[in-house]
Amino acid sequence: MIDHHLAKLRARSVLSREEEEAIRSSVARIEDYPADRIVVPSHRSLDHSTLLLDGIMCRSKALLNGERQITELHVAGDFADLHSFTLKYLDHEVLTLTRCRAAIVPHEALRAITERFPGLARIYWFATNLDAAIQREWAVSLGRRPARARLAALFCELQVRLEIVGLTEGPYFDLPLTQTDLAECMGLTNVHVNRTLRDLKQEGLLAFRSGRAHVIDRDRLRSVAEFDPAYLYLGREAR
Amino acid sequence: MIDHHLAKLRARSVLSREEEEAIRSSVARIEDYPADRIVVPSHRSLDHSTLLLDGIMCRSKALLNGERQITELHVAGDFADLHSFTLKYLDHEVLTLTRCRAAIVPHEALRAITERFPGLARIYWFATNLDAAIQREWAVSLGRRPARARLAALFCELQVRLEIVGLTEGPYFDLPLTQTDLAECMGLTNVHVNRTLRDLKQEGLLAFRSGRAHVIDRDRLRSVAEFDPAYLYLGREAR
DNA sequence: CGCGGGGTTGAGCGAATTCAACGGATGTGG
DNA sequence: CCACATCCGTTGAATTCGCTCAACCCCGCG
Repeated sequence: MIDHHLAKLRARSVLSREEEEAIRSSVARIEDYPADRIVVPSHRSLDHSTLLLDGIMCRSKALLNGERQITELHVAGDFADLHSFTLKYLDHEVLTLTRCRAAIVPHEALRAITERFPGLARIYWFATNLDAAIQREWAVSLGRRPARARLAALFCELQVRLEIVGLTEGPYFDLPLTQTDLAECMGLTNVHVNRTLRDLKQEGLLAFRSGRAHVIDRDRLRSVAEFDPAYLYLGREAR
Repeated sequence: MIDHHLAKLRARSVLSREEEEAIRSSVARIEDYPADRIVVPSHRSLDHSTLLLDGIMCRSKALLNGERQITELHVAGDFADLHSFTLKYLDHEVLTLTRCRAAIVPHEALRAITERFPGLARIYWFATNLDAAIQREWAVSLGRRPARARLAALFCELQVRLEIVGLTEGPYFDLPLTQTDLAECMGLTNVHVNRTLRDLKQEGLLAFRSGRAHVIDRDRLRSVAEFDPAYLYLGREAR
């Protein structure tokens, strides 16, 4: 059920038997959502967090002209809004980009397990800081990388994040997003994403078609993106 | 000494006498730094966090060609690297943009006070989530706002953040940054920042000269930026 | 007095956008 | 089963916002 989540935590921390059990028992219920559904509205008081089990969600902020910026993608195993535990309401929306299944974890349960297990408190605090690290790397893409490198960086990141939770098959992984979704992540237009993906394919770096990605040449793709996975905090990177 | 910090915390939470005392006693020492000094190197194991008392620091990530993206600015009262408490090392550098004074808080002291005072744990967890919220708003600027709105949003944010800690004088505040610093925050070139600031001044919105900002027309500046301070979590915004 | 950092301005360029059209796939209702 | 609508992807042409390159200014400072 929440195995993807446990895999994600175990990729960065040691988890005791009791802690694992506490996490399992904190799930109040399971929810299903269709694609393009707002899961967590912005500026609304919240009393639970949403642990994504299957599908892809995102955090997004809208502008008045209808454009929006996606600030992070969430895959199976991620809490989409763990930060609502301390923030009480969110400054952005959380919405589904595909059909999704999620576990609902009441803030009351989070409070209980983080007080009983200080180690879990640290682990979940860490998890929200990891989200922030991902957002920083996206800021680098948005602010300084040309379109090619932006998309390259995004696919490099997703490959690693999906690999951790066992959702890649070698260089292939499912990513059922539209080109417009990718554009809203990386601050581009869908038209330019289309052309840039064509270029990346022609160069033999990356193929993305009908919701499936193929990292053809990982080393060169990473080089284009200047991708360094240290920001994903998988351990052993501190010097 | 750390009054700016206490003011920042009190703008979002209630702080007991004992908690305040615990915070005060967690400071190990005070450090001074010249401008353009790396305070926290990236990818290096850390055992303390840095509470900025005076001056301006930033978080920045460098690219191979020498360009860099500043992902957040820090002012008096901010922890520049509180997230290092859980992350152990950072994916970015923290450096001074001006001369700075800072309080060094050992992670050991943070561990002690957050275990003794669960409320402080929540407050500091919140603080790192607030940093993430600021980074999200910057992502919106970087990805979707044109240069004018980017700079407008930045100055709107800084006015609020400085006001909280008592560092504004009405519509005026000191911001001893260069136009190149602003460019590195907002993903622009110093040349374009220069022209955009000129435009903002000519429109009677904002004047920025020799390290001092004057928000001439706050309402119109906020309107240009589509600035909504809710993301700064000053309370009473949840609906 | 020369030097360097920061600011300012102009000219030309280029990456990405806008606008528009079209194709393929999918779904739906008559 | 076909007509039609919709969504997503694709491509071309024209445009534009911001960049690059370069020159010059001002001012504080050694």
